[in-house]
Amino acid sequence: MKQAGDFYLEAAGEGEPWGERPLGAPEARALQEVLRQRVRLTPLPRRPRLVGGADAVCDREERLIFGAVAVFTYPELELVEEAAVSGLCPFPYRTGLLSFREAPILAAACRRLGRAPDLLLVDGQGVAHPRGLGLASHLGILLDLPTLGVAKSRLLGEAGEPDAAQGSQTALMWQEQVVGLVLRTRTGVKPLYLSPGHRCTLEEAVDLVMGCLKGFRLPEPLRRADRLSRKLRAHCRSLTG
DNA sequence: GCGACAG
DNA sequence: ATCTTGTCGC
Repeated sequence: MKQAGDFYLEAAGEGEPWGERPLGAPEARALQEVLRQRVRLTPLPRRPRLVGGADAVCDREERLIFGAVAVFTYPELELVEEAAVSGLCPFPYRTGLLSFREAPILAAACRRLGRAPDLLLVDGQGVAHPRGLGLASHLGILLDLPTLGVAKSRLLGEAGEPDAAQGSQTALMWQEQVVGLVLRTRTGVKPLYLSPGHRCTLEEAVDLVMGCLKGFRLPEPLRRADRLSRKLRAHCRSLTG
């Protein structure tokens, strides 16, 4: 059994969940339209005991990508385990197509976990996406895991500015629908953009994210995953040059 | 054509 | 996302 703090190097550039052939942007968008049919915004069966966070970073040349996941107990917020993997970057960044770049490496990292979390926070949008399939939703479908999108900025939609106080929130509207919410996780800092990914609802999102805070703007599972992915990138840099 | 645009 | 200097606040 791996211990918290360990991380792993592993080639994860092959076997993207959408197939062997490299996808073009039009094909990727078409695939999103198909996969969106599988998104289910149902409540969590119970209060989660394990909450994970998933984040990915690329190297400067956009050749490699590093994905990490960190799992904490909830609501105690004690680190249970974490995993990180590296791979070839499978897709360029394109607005609305982020999941084709990051979902494979994040899925690979999650599969290294000894136990799946009850909820996974993902650094990106859930259904607040042009085709209803942001990174959190796509990853949730791939892993069949409850996911919540926790983005640091807005992709689409309109929302009022939440009050400066911690916990203030406003609805994120798009096409006459509430697709997410804007949440002030710390007094006076830029708010986060939450939207359900898969097998979870917007209503439970606020309490869960607020319950994962430890005095910073980002919830702990995401902070930890961010740190770990960067740590793996630095490690791989030191091996190469 | 113009502006917007997760990471 | 990355690059990048100093700067402000705890």
